Amino acid sequence: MEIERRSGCPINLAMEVLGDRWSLVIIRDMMFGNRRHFRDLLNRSDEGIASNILAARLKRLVALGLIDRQDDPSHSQKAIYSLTEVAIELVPVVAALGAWGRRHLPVSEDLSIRAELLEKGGPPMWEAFMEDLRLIHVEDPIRGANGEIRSEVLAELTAAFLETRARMEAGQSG
Amino acid sequence: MEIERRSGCPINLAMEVLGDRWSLVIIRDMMFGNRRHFRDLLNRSDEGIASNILAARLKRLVALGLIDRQDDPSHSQKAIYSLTEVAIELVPVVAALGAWGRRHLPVSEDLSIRAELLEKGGPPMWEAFMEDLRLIHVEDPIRGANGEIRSEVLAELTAAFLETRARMEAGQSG
DNA sequence: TTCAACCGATTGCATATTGCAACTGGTTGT
DNA sequence: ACAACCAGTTGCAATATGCAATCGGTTGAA
Repeated sequence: MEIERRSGCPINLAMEVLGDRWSLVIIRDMMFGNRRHFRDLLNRSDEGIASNILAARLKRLVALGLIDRQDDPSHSQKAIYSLTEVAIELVPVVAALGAWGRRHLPVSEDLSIRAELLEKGGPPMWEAFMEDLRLIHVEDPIRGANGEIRSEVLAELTAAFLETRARMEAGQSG
Repeated sequence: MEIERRSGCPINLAMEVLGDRWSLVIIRDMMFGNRRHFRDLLNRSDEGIASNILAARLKRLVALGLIDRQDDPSHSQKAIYSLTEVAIELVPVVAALGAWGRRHLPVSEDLSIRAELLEKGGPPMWEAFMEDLRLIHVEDPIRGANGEIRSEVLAELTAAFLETRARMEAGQSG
């Protein structure tokens, strides 16, 4: 797949690759939720992506080199999707965009706690996160997809998210 | 104008606001090229935006609070578009996205020199740039639109861009 | 006073993308 | 045998985009 290349400006080219409503949302789910299968991305999507759009986006992101697709050896019909180095290096972009969104858009507390931690952690945390993502997605995608590779950063982010959500639910009912 | 709010996730909400092929490109032109009039954005666009799309995007960005529109006192038909604080705080996002694009996409040298300098300058340079943008867009948008307010950062970025382009043209013909 | 250049858009029309719901052919575990 | 699950695909309506021509008005110079 080729992009249109309306100009050689990096911002323009980035928007030609990521400038739609879904691509970065899918990458976010793979990155922070470790969603690695089609059905996982489809059914556990907070935003309710449609299956045809998910299929089209995955195909496009594979063609553009942001995502790899391989067969899952545990099930002849399953495919494992993994972030490539190109997509892993979007971590600083996602961190900056999350910080901006958290400040200026109507976010919910549970879904924005990870953005808050990522902003506070700064570049050292981003680097550590990217290093973990390389282990989980590039070096051993199969064990990574199975949740068998431990990431300190991911564990911290996920724990904070679950705690916040639990606290919100407790507050709502009590 | 309201966004759809498919979820309260900051990344999702950011993509609902900026997730199209043109919005961030327009903001980039206002930010780095100080393009403040409709015709200016239309005719000096490297990517060749269509007039109806530009009109629709400007209207939408005004409604979302990323851009202000005011009459130009020097010409009864002219309008001045200015970045608001919300859009000015996209500078770190643009810097991160530019750095990523420069590394992984087929950029041209002249159009990516500013992304390179912005990456090297890091957060201190971004803060200085944002401070200048506040003077040019928020505090005195009319003199700002006329190029009467000096920005050290913008001058440095623009000089580097022009030098690179001049060098490329010289190399091409000689 | 005429007139060309310029002002921010709008219109009409063809094509491309998106969203929704139902469905496909096949695999797996019970 | 069979229900649940697998990665998608199909048909169709609604929306968004792209292109070219055009709008009514303003400005500055001859």
